[in-house]
This record gives sequence, C-alpha cells and structure tokens, in this order.
Amino acid sequence: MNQTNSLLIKLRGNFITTAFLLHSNFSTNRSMLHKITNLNHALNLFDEMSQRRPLPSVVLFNQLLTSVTKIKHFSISLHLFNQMCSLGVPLDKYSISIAIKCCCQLYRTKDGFALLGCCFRRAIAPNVFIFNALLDGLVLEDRILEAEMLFKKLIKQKLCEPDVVMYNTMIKGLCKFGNNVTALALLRLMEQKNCQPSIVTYSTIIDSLCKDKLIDDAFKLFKEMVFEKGILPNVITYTSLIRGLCNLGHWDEASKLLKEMEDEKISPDVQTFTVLVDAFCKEGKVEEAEAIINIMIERGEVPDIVTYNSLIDGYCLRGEMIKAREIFDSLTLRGLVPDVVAYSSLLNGYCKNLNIEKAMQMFREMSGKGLKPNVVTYNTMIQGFFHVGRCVDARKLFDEMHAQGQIPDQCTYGIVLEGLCNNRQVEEALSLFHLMGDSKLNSDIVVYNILIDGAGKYRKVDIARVLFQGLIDKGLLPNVRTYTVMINSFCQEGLLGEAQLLFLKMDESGCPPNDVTYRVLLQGYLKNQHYDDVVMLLQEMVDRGYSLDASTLSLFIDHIAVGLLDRSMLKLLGKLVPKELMDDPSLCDWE
DNA sequence: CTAGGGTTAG
Repeated sequence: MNQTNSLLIKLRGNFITTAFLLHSNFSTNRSMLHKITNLNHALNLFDEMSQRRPLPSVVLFNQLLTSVTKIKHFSISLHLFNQMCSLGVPLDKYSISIAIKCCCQLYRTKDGFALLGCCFRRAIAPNVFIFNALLDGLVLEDRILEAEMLFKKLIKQKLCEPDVVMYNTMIKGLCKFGNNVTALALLRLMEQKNCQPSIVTYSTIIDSLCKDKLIDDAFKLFKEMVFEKGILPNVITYTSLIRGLCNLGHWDEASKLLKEMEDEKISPDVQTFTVLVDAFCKEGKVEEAEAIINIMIERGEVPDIVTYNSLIDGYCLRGEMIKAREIFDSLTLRGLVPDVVAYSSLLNGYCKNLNIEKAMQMFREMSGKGLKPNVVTYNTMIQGFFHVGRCVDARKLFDEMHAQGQIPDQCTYGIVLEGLCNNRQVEEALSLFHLMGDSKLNSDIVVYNILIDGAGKYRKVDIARVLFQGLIDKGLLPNVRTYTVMINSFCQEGLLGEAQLLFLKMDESGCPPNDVTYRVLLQGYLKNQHYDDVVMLLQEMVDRGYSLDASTLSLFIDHIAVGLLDRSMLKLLGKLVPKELMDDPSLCDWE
C-alpha cells in the first residue's frame, strides 16, 4: 500500500458510514453528493463507487471530484483522479479539467500542462475551462509573462475564444503585477469583442487601483460599472473601496460608503469588518477596533484569525505587549489556531519593543508547533537583531533562513543593508551592494535611500553623491526620501549650497519636499548657523500646512535662548507647533 | 446540482 492510500485510510475513519454506503442504493449516493462537507463522506463514497460493477458513470465520479475540489483538498482530488485512471473509468474533459485545476492550485502548473497530453491521447480538444485553469496556475505562480504569452497564443491560434472568466483571470494576473493600465485595456478589449465585463472584472481592477492608492480612478470605474453598465456593486466591491479609503486615511468617506452599502441592503461581512479593524489598529485606535469586533459579533459574524491578527498588530504598535499576548493566547479559546502571521505579528511586536529574547522564544515555539517561519518571519527577526545591535545573530538567522529554503526577498535585502548601516558597517553594506551588481534587487529606490542615508550619517558625502548620481544614471526616479537623505548628507558636511540647490530642484522635478525635508534642511541651517532663508522656509511650511517636530523646535528655542535668533521668530514658530505638543508643559510659556 | 473568475499578513 502506498503512502497516499494509508493517508486516505487515516482520514477516513468513519466505518459506520462506509458500511451504510455499501448497502445503500445509487439514488442515496446522488442525494448525498450535494451534502459532502468533509473528506470522509467523499472518500467513503469513492470507495463504494469503485467497488460497483459495472462502474458508475464518469459523471458521478466527476461530481465527487468536484466536491472534494470545492473544499480545496486538491491533492486528495488528484489522488482520486489517478484512482479513476487505474480503475479504467473513461475520463472526459470534465475529469481532466478538474485534475488540471488541482495541479495548478497546488503550484504544479507544469504537471497541469503535462495533463494536456491526456487530452490529446483521448482526442479531447482542450477548451476554455482547461486553458483557464492553466492560465490561473501561471498567475498563481507569478509567471505573468508566460501567462500573457499563453493568453495571446490562445487568441492568435484560435485555440479557444476567451470568455469573461478567462479575461478576468488574465486581468487578475496583470493587476497582481501592478499593471492596471493593461488590465483596463483588456477590459476595453472585452467590450469591443462583445464579451461583457462582469462584477468580477470591475471588482478586480477596482481593488487593484485601491491598492495602488489610485482611489479616484477606482471610483471612476465604480461609477462606470454602476451607472453605465448597470452592474450593482456587492460586498466585495464595497470592501475593496472601503479599504482603499481607510488606507488613505479618508475616514469620513469610508464611513459614508459603509452607510451607503448598508442602505443598499448589503451587509458587511467578516472581511469588511476586518478592514475596519485593521484600519483602526494601524492608526493606534485599538479601542475603536475592539468596538468594531463587538459590533461584528453582535451581528452574528465570527471574527477570524485575520481579524485578531490585526488587533494583535494594533496592540504591538502601541507597545502594549501584555495585551497583545493576551489576544494571542485567547485565540485557542475562540477555536482559532494561531498561524504564521499571528506568530510573526507577535514576535514583530516583541522586536519593535526591544524584547528580542521573547521574540526569539516565539520564533522557536512556532517551529515546535509545526509552523514554518516564512520570509516575513525571518525578516522580522533579522531586523530585530540588527535593531539591538546583535549583527552576528542577525547573520546567523540569515544563514538559517537560507538553510530552511526560505529565499530572501527585496525586504530582506533592505533590512540587511539598513541593519549594517545603522551598526556602523556602511562599508560592509556598500560591498554587499556592489556584490549584487545590476540585479533587480539593486534597481529599487529604497536600496539607494538606505545607502545614501547610511553614507550621510557617517559623513561620507562623496559616496552619497556617487550613489545619487548612480541611481539617476540607472533611470531610477528619486523620491521625497531620496532627496531628503541626500540633503541631510550635504547638511552633515556643511555643504549648504548643494543642499539648497537640491531642495529647489525638488519642486521642479515634480517631487515637492515634505515636512521631513523642511525639518532636515532647517536643522542643517541652524547647526551651521546659516540663518538667511530660515524665516522664508518656516513661512513656506506654514503655507503648506506642515508642522515642526519636537527636536527641531527645541533646536530653535536653544538658538533663540542664546541670542543667535531673534525672539520675533516665536510667533511664526507658534504656528508650526503640532497639536500633540501643545499640551507639553515645557513649551507652554512661549510669548 | 459535472469544470473556471474578484476582498484578509512585515
């Protein structure tokens, strides 16, 4: 007996059902098929069916496989498919499409394509269902170029006419890679080809636009869907839009949309509520998040692990680790199993609150429970070790990550570079950077921001300058942070002229300075006792609605106290005190 | 009532 067979027997267990089914008639089987909710039923039924002579029709087998596939037991379904082959059940295009779908969902798209051979041997022409399963597999495996090639080939060689589902799959793939433009073009192509876009088409693109913070475009498409196409939004459409609004901090609009949704008699579901919980937690408003969870329970929705993970994150963010731990420990009582994300969230909290030992304890505990730390977990721990200056431990974990088959990603790379820079190992970071050469990893503006910042902090302005020029030469676009760290670099060295020149270039380049840029430049001016433009910069900050941070403010006060700056500046500074500092007693006796 | 599509972690 092979391994899968013994696994199946373990899963089966319920011999009474088996016995019952063995003595039941065909019609009982039929009615039971639609009630299959667990593997036992399906497996027992398959067993019974395969012992019948003559064998039941392929249709019945297909129905059974469909049930197993619907509850996402893809490998079991594939195993049953193989059993069907051995039994000599005459496979049809339904059976093969189910098998291909299972392969693809198991990240074995290669095997899915191999199954096409099954079609050819049986003179079955692969149809749009089969090709869509394969396309979906390629998208799932992030093989977007191959997905596009397949899609184009199907059309060009007229292998099948894409229908709305296949367009949706291709659009999902494009959106996954941030290619909203092509996704939209495909939507237009559908219309041209008289294949009407559905709620799924619109929701996919709307969600992608929201994720890219293109909320106006998202609403434009939303209105087109509703008012031009007459397609009514559903809970998924609303949830995407609400998340988009929350992520941008547009709370009023988010709550307006929530109300609109309820007016349309569409109830928020677990995921809608979770979006709200997550948004509140990210704002540090854990009490509001808890209130949402209570509302959701009152309304009969059951918060899931994702909901609680957001809450754990929220408490961690506020440094309330005892409370975070309490929620984590309560998961089991709620019948939820802590997953990799739950562990990662909590150990991230411990890291951020500088309790690296507790974090490491969680890290080991999760492995003990059979949960494999993923790239995110490793990244979090590595960052944690760097944060407390334990570079050797960070390195050890980096090696362990490799050994465990977790491939470092763009984030890992950034964390390592930043960790080295912050631990006085800028040279080390630079040599790693040069070692990576012209790889994709080094084509990320974030990498340059880290290195320029690192170089600047350790007074290596020449290196910073070379890096800045290097990214321009590569065709990368500096962002606000790039300009800001470069300006900071110049300021550290007292090169105020260069700092000012770059500052002026920002508006020209369509990348206006933010509050941080102003603070950096002002600090540079003050520390170098260069006061000419200070009033002008402060006024500009007032005009742009920016505020000063505590450290810049106190620098100003020091300069005024020793008479380097005139007291008349206090009035202007008063307009730049952030709300949260207004209550600070050390700042209340101004003027 | 035999096959395929959209929302949830650092």
